[in-house]
Amino acid sequence: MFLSIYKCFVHKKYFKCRCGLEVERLIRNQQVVGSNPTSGFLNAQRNMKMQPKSEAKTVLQKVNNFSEWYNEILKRAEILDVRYPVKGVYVWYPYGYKLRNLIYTFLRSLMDKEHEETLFPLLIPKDELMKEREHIKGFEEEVFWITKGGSTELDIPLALRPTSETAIYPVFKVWIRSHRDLPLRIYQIVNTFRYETRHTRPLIRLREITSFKEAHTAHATRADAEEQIKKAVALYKNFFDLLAIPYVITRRPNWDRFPGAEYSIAFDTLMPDGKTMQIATIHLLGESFARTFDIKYEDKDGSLKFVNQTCYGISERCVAAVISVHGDDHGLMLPPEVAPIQVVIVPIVYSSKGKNAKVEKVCFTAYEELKKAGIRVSFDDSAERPGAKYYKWEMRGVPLRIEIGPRDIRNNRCEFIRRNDFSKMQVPIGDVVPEVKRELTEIHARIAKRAKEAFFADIHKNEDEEKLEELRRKATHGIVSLFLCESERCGREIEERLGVNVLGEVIEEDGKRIEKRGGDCIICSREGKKVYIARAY
RNA sequence: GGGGCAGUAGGGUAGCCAGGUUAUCCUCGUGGCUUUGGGAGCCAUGGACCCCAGUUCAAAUCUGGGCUGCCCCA
Repeated sequence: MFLSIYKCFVHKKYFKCRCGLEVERLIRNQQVVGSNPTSGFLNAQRNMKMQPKSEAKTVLQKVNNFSEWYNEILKRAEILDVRYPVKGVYVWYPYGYKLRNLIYTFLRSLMDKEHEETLFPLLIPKDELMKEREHIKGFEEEVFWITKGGSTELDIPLALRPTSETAIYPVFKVWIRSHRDLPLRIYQIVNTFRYETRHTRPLIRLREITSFKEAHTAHATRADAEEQIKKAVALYKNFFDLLAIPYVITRRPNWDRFPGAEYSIAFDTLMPDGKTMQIATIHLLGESFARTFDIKYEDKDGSLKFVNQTCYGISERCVAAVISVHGDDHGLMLPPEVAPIQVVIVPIVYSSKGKNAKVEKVCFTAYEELKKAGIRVSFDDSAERPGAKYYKWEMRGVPLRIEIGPRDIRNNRCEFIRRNDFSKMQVPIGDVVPEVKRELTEIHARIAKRAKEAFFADIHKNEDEEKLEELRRKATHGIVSLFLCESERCGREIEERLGVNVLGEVIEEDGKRIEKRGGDCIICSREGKKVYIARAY
């Protein structure tokens, strides 16, 4: 067969031609091209025309675009590098890790008031992990196993901790002998592993949770353990208030509690797509683990008793929450307390020599004073132009920017720009330190206020027993409260009919105790309790 | 758990259906000159077809498997 080569003016490519048939095909393709938006031709056109000058120059829409926004922010603000070639595990960039550490430093300072930090091993022998039946049932499909050392099969397979109860409690058995050893309150911040089969998401659903803060306590009596639960709730409220993350607190339904716990309490926040995300859990373990691991103490009267236990945890989802709840189209918006850089100074310099030195000197003086005052400040004297710097530091969520240029120097002042609302103000050079401190406090308050208002606008009370369809609509973007009995059947039914999750029984509303706790179950009309429902991560 | 789509320089993409040229464009990196109150310009230069098999004279392109990622539904 004779083959000749034609260049297609559309595809700019050479094609074989068999007896002229190929030419027909090309003509046909031109027609098809016009009607097919996914064709290469149109893509090529779009690529040339609509390609923004720089992807990094576009602001990023957050509303109705959360998934993409979230992934882009993690990359552009240098929080996580998602390119590590193992599913569900990621690399913290230096900037992201600084943010993570500031958040956890605060968490640590809260914990240290009444807990002692420890570190237990990553590896858990199979027989210990399997001891508590209910507990392991909740995890067994998610455990990573080490079965070999080199080429030698291990006698006892070792689990990578999915959580540390079974690593810690055998040691509690040894540590605890007398009532004088109680209460015992420890915590650790460690990585844990879960073989997630569902889609993994950076910081949200991970195979390696890198920053699991887990606390474990043992008490003489049940009342003491319940008291500890209250303290833990207060501690976590304190923590999320500092991050300006709004939350609801619920007691999880019985069928959804931590495996091995008597009951579980959880904090949930709302993500921008209207789904809730669990950001903290608190569990009353009672005596169940104590019986399994034989953790007993000798009471004052000489009798041997099982301890009562609690455990509670927070993971790097708290970082995800800070990013998601506060961020906007310009990038991160960090609460000043946890911002790796609280203030950035951008010099406005001209090449018309002479003025540069003056501007830089004033900038540097301000930088030194702020640093001395304990502010995390950065002086960006890089070669970029000022505008480029603004966008860069906005993306990274720096709460306050100070601009100093020749104009300001003439007037002996500088300019403050808030990250949260881009508002500007003039400040005398001499007042920089006190003004920065005042502004940072103010910025925190405003960020918190905005987050709280948005959050509570999406919580819908259903006191009037609306139609299910109406509830379904509300629950697709937000949290709905309604009355539900405690049976799993009714819970599952409402979940199925509305396409939601039952978060659990409402413990408090707007930070206050709720007035009306009871009502008729929306499914079976028996006595029910007020619960929150929502679509959940 | 079910379904769909994708993997081409550091990032984003075109090319793939219909195998064959020196793999396109933007961004980015490096060196240089000029710039600087909201993402600067010019010149030079650097960098890629996910992995393993198969089909073929020839594979980024076709087939199978793997790995990785994204979206939708439950």
